[in-house]
Amino acid sequence: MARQRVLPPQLARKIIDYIRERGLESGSHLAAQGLADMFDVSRIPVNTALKLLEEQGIVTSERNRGYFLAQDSESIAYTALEELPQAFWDDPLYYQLAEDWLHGRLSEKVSESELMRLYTVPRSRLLKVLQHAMEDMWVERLPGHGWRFLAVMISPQAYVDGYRFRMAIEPAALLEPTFKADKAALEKLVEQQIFLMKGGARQISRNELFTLTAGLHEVIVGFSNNPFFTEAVKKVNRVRRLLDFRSTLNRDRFPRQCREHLKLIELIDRGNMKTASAYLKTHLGGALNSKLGFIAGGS
Amino acid sequence: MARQRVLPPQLARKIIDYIRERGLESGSHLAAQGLADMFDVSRIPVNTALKLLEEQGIVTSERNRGYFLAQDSESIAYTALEELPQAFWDDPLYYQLAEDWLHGRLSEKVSESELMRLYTVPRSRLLKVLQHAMEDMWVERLPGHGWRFLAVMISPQAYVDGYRFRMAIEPAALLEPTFKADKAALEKLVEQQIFLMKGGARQISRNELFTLTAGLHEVIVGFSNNPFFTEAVKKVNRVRRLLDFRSTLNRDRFPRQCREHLKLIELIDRGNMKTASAYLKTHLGGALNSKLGFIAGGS
DNA sequence: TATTGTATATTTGTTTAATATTATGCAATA
DNA sequence: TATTGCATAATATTAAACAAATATACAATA
Repeated sequence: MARQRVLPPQLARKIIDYIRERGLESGSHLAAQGLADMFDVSRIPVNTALKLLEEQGIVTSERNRGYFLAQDSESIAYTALEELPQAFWDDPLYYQLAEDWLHGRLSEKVSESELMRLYTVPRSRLLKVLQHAMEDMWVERLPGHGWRFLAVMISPQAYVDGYRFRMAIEPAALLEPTFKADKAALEKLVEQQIFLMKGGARQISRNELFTLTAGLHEVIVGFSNNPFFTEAVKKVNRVRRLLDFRSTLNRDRFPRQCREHLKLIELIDRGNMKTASAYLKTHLGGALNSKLGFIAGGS
Repeated sequence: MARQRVLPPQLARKIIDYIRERGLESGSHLAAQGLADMFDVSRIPVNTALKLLEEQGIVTSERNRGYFLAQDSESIAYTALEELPQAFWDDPLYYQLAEDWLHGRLSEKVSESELMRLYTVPRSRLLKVLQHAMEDMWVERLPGHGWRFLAVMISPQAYVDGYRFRMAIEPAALLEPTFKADKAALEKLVEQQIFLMKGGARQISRNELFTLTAGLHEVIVGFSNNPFFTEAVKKVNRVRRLLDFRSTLNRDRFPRQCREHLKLIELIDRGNMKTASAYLKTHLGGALNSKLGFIAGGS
């Protein structure tokens, strides 16, 4: 049985990111060897990824010379990423399972076999999804046979809990003695926020949108150089992605959110950490309040 | 091939815990059905667990009547738990892998097959251990083949990072609006601390000791009713268990630590949350400082 | 009436073998 | 001299089959 190619699509996305970050121009040589080293893989999957990009017209190939960028980095459509085969962590089964559980179409306790029959998926795929859901705290293994769905992480209260948790750790991360902001990374964040503010928020998919905004917080917390903080924020964001998937997205809140993000970045850039920390806490509190007002969105 | 029995030993431990919590007396009937319902399994593994306890002389069985406690709960030796077959999460391979990596006996990047050959274990067991190590943030999957060991979580800095993280979330958990202390659980914690203070800290194994002290913090944070806080603390503690495994344990610090824990419990019991939160932060800061003074221990 | 004992059914962990994917070494090329 | 192209080797995923553990149903017992 053919097994789903998962690595090349992922690499294709990484390559596009890399091209954008470097702002490469049309005609730039994309050395397979260099990319392979950069992404900790061999040239084989890199070449497969480049072939995918060639199909999209983003790169061209020349015999014995390799691949070359076919257009300037700015002109690569933001939708290009979505044309690529989905990577695993976006397995639709994950979301379908969550939906079915929420709508009472599944009993609290289920066996793996039941789920396999219900969705007619191989065990391997189901187990990955269940594992993922377990990490996201809405499914747990029973000690013996079977799994149990938990309501807690899919309830509206989970929104609040997530924000309360972020309000505890994100501002604290800014005050860590090991905190050190990377200027280049900050600059990149500024560019992204400006892009979103200038209408980009209406162009890209909600999934990409979430990735960008959640990514901002992850990058900033990452500056703390404390992996406990970084991983904790990533975990909250995985759950938030699930919750957001279910709510309608109010893109009108974005301009204000972007302004607040830019202000935050400025404070961090100046090294004004106490102020930045307090500002971040207020920012999160405000986002929580607008969520509570049943206005969906993200921060 | 025989698969290792993992559930019955786990259940045996849970049954002993249950007996201790209820303070059951010799002769009490241990209904297999009730235990099965309580632990979300069927009677089969419960009966196997009870047979294990019978071999230890902790329970006796009567034809057609089931199992009965053979001694008062207080007289069950604390070492009884250690006689039982180890549950999986204590797989020695996990610690051996960590040791070997720390001592430079493994290269940074390894393939699963290499490790399988090196330790001559089946892939299933290896994968569980690697998965575990990945959750504990000292191993990561490479995008293609192989795994990479990370130095960061095994370095001395990880101690500090862990405490800094706990100082951010544990005091905050006490201030959550959803915080609600369970009187019975608090009372149980008090008993445990008194037991430890009165010399118990010298009787039980270091593993049990760690479980008790870490458990105290997990229970208290659990009162926040916010699963993000609870899970985050559990995660830090898993890493701490690994770090503690390598250091010598200074049991002399325990009396003071227990006094501080009792004070903290008292403040929580009184509902004096602001003071309790501040006290907890100081307590953690003090524990961090004594760690930094290369005095091993736990809090 | 709840619990145990026992037989039967179901589920899941494990292993094996097949196969797609990834890694590597070396000659050819720019 | 670094990179590509290609052949070979190593690796890891998958499915299928088997066996052990767990769940369930029902009669027997206290």
